[in-house]
Amino acid sequence: MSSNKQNEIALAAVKLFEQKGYRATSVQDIADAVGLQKGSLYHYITSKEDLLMQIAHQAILQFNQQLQSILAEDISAREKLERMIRAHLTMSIENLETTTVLWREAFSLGEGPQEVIARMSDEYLNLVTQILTEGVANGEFQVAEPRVTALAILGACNWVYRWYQSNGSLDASDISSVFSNLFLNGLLR
Amino acid sequence: MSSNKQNEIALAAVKLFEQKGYRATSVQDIADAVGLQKGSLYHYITSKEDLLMQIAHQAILQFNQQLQSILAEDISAREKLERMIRAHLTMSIENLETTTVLWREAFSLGEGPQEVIARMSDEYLNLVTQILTEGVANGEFQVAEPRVTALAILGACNWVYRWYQSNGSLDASDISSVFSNLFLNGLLR
Amino acid sequence: MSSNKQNEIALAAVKLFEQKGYRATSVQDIADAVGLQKGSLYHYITSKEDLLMQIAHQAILQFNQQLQSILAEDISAREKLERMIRAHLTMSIENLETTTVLWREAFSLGEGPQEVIARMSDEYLNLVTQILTEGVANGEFQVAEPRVTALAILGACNWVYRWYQSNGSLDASDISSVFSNLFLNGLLR
Amino acid sequence: MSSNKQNEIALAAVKLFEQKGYRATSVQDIADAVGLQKGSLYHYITSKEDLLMQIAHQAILQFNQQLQSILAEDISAREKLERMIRAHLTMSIENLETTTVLWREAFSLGEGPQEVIARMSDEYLNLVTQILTEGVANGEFQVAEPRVTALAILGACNWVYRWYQSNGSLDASDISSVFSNLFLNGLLR
DNA sequence: GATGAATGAGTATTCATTCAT
DNA sequence: TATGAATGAATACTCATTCAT
Repeated sequence: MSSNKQNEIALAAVKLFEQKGYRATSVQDIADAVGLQKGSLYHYITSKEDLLMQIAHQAILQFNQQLQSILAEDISAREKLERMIRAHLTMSIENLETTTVLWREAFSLGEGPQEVIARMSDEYLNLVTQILTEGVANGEFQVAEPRVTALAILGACNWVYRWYQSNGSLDASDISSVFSNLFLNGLLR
Repeated sequence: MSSNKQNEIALAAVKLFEQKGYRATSVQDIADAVGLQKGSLYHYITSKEDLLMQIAHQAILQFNQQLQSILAEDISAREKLERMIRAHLTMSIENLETTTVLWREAFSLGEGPQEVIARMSDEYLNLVTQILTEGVANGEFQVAEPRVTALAILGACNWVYRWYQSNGSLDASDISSVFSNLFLNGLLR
Repeated sequence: MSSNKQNEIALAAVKLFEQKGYRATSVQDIADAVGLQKGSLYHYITSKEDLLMQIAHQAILQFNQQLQSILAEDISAREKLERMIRAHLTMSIENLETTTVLWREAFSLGEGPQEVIARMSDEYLNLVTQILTEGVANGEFQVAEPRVTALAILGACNWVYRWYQSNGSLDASDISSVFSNLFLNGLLR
Repeated sequence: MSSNKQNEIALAAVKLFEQKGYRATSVQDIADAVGLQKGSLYHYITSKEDLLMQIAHQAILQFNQQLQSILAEDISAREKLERMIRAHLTMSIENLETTTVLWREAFSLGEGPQEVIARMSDEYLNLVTQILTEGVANGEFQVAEPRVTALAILGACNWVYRWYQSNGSLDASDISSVFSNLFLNGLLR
């Protein structure tokens, strides 16, 4: 099956896109990384852009699926939010390269593909917003602007790819606790 | 004076970099935008990369200066944080193109310049962290991990360039209030 | 085999470099000469400079190898010098374009490559000097300054690319005889 | 008078042409060297090429004039040759930069100017040849091919710009003696 | 005399993609 | 499936020269 090679290519591409950026990565670079000739690569990929799209799409899809399964659970809004934050940060950090490519490089996609990613990101935002409105509805939360609040939470979580270092002292779980505490209780004593 | 033309060029570059991205913007595009021949542009700029650097550097500098003057004020930590958030969001939104270029395109800079920007961003992070530790010291705040908490706040604020739309219902001031409330009081009722 | 095309390119380059000079020859010129697109050329060459280097290096290498095999022979110093002059002039004239490029254009190389050529030319000079000192040692020659004398002989021989015309009345062999007679016997009756 | 500035420019150009080569020297480089703006330079020069032509022309002219005055003297052919060699080498070494530009860079001139230089060089060659035929006529020399022999002598002398180093142990006078001895007496004991 | 803005043609090199073998 | 030759458009940047002020 070619799926093996295809996967190998995608992995190599993610690593290169993360390191050098999508534009600065040449098809030659990817071919070198998997030990193929540039021409041979095109047996497995449609185009360099499509390769990026596959990576980004797969990434945002996993985020969405993960969050959907959390929303389906029968737990309090507070617990949903905590799990969302933990799951989001864990996935971001465990797949740091992919996440970096998703948030940093998807802008290099053409209009069409870019919009697909944007729509899925929006969907994700809606799910987070839903947790907040749920919490408001059942009296757990006080939120004046659920959508903007969701954007604040997401911004904080998504910014992680820019500063997280695997050699740092805090792991995904630690960071999740700090974030949850901040968003649930605030800074004020 | 050449400062006029130079400014015109920088403004055109910011606009183009924001719209198409740095890599996808050609020197020709910039020349066209200011009505000069490609070659003539080089009377005013050193290189395309340097142009980006000037833009990014100027942007992060303004953020830093603004925050420094807030820190110098004789007000509570809480008030400092509120002002920081308001100033940050206001500047981000009033100069949305520049801010977008700063956070999205600086990665395209070469190692040296990129590090300069990174160092200045770090400085900004330190200032925010300082507000938090100050608040902890005088009993205003409860913060377990000031640096990570600062990164959360900054992430939320910096993510704004990705979703803010000038035709939206909320302006910088509205968003600042939402953010401040979230970070100070948390979601829990 | 690509060696064919590569050779064709080198030959075309030599001809063009000789006619117009290295700087005045564009990559486009070379591409046109071999019937390729400018971009296609880069399958075969690393850079225009590298192409020049290959040509110059190959040329000086052949000079050196030729002289080394003469020095290895068990003949008198006088005969070595005569053979050296004959071999040098013959090679210069039979490969006049290459020799011209070697002596006239190698200066356009960057520091590193230029030094490589310089070192090999020096080696050649040393070999000629060796013939002279050998002749002095066994009483054949009288030479006060072997190195400067070698430089005089080499200068005379290398200057040939500047005046030799294939339609002239003298061939390489004739010129060799004249040179040998001059250097061995001098002008004085 | 502008002749001052004009001279300053020519001197700066010679130095730069010698160091970097004519093609690699920009008009900007020359302007910088004399503390003028690029545009201002054109009050003093016609074109970059003309500047090179002036330098080369002046140089070859001096060689010719010098040799002509030697030929006019009432001395033996042998002495004429010795003086020619001494004068040629002295001028070459005392004006090493100019001489280098003459022999190395004149090829970059356009067809017309290049031919002017070539014709003057030819004239020089003729004068040297004349010394030889004179020496043959009065029984001082034995020369089968005066023109080729003259080319050998000139080649040896002109090659000097390629190897002479001012920090070497031999000065122009020393080298002249070695050359004269070689050409007059030959190597053979 | 001096400036510096403007030109416009020119340069080497890169690169994603195609396709015959 | 794999190759590698070929494309052709694109790219940032340079430079000698002109000219209005």
